[in-house]
Amino acid sequence: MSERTKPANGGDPGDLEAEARILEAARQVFTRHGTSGARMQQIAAEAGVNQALIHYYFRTKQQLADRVFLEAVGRMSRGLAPALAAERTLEEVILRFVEGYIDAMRQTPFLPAYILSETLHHPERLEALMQQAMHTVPAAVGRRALDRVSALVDDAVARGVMRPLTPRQLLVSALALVAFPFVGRPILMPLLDMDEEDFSRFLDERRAELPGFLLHAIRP
Amino acid sequence: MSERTKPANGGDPGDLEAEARILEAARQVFTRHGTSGARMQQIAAEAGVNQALIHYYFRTKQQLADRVFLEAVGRMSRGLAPALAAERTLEEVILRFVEGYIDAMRQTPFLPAYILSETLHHPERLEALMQQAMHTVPAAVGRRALDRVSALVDDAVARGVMRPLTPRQLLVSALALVAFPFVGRPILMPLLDMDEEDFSRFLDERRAELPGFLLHAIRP
DNA sequence: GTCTATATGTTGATAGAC
DNA sequence: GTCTATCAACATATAGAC
Repeated sequence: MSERTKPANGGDPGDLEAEARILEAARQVFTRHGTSGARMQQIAAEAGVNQALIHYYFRTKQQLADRVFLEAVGRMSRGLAPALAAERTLEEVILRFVEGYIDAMRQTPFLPAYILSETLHHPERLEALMQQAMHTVPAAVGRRALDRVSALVDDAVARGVMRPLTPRQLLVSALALVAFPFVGRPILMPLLDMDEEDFSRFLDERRAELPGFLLHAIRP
Repeated sequence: MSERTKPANGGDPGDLEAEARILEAARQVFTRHGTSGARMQQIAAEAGVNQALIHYYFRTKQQLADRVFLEAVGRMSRGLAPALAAERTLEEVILRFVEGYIDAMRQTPFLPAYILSETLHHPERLEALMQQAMHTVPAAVGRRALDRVSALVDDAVARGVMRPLTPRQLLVSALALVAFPFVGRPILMPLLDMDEEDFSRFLDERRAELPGFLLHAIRP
């Protein structure tokens, strides 16, 4: 058989294949320490393999980092896009947006801060991604999102449930309100003296309050 | 004279003393690349000195990085604290808060993202800072800020200009609305297709719209 | 105070056995 | 596919002349 040989898993914990274990470990380490702060040795250790095997599967650190970053942006986009995609009124979109994003990011609470940090340190990666991947990534985000919001705003204003606000500002505000708790999590938790459990309750609270907060903010 | 000898400035551009030039260069490089991504060589080059001189003044990279981070947190706090400190109504505090923070961060637009990134990668630094520096830093931020907001909310609710919202949520929301444009700047600019000038106009727009947005959001 | 070497330690990456 | 051993390249830090 010329099939790609499946691993004998000659090693350690977890019954995932080595490649998958490496990728998962890479997610953890890159997310916590950033691309330049991450160490191949630590990834190897957490994956239960040795450094050489990482290079066998992913060639270079840079390629592995790019892979992790790309996946992260994808997951983030998939957390944001659905609410905007569906044909709904602004009120419904807001509700979906808040609940959808918070529910999605709860799974991977460091993701937003990681993406932000990487974008700060390596802006060229995002730019490259924006050009090439206008379709790969559910990049309804971006200008298309702005168009969508503009249309929703026009409709809501016409229906008299909203005062005329700049769509761009509204988009950023909505994004800010849902994303900031995650983006700022490493600061907010110690600052507001929260542990994991407190933070989780904080998110519940927010998920419930935020739609009303936003609706009040935009009504005439 | 036993005075500390002043430098002959035997070098390069800028008429600042070497120590100050190094510190300024360090701010630039650490802010853009993060502590682990920053290279002492680059700092030396941008300061117009050689690597050895950096160690002469700041001993180790870690110490220099700590110094830059500490200053950054200080500047950030000074951008946030004034609005909360003054004795005012919630409405006035909101106005001051929005205008004060946006005006302050305009000077150093990468600062919030840098602080966030560092806090993500080195949470221990912030924790250390929180304990020891409860007074060094204008750390009215934190629990004291929360108490302040609670009092303002109680008053506003009693006056009938606000519906009862969780103070913690309001604090995070207000922070989110002003900080996110800066924190997310590396993402927002390419995403919304803005250049420096566009971003500046965006901030003007926001500075004008945000107080009203927040006041609408909290009213009964 | 500031420079030119240079020592020292990491780290990403490869070679080659199994 | 997976491992051990090792290389080559940097990056931080120090020594010592001026």
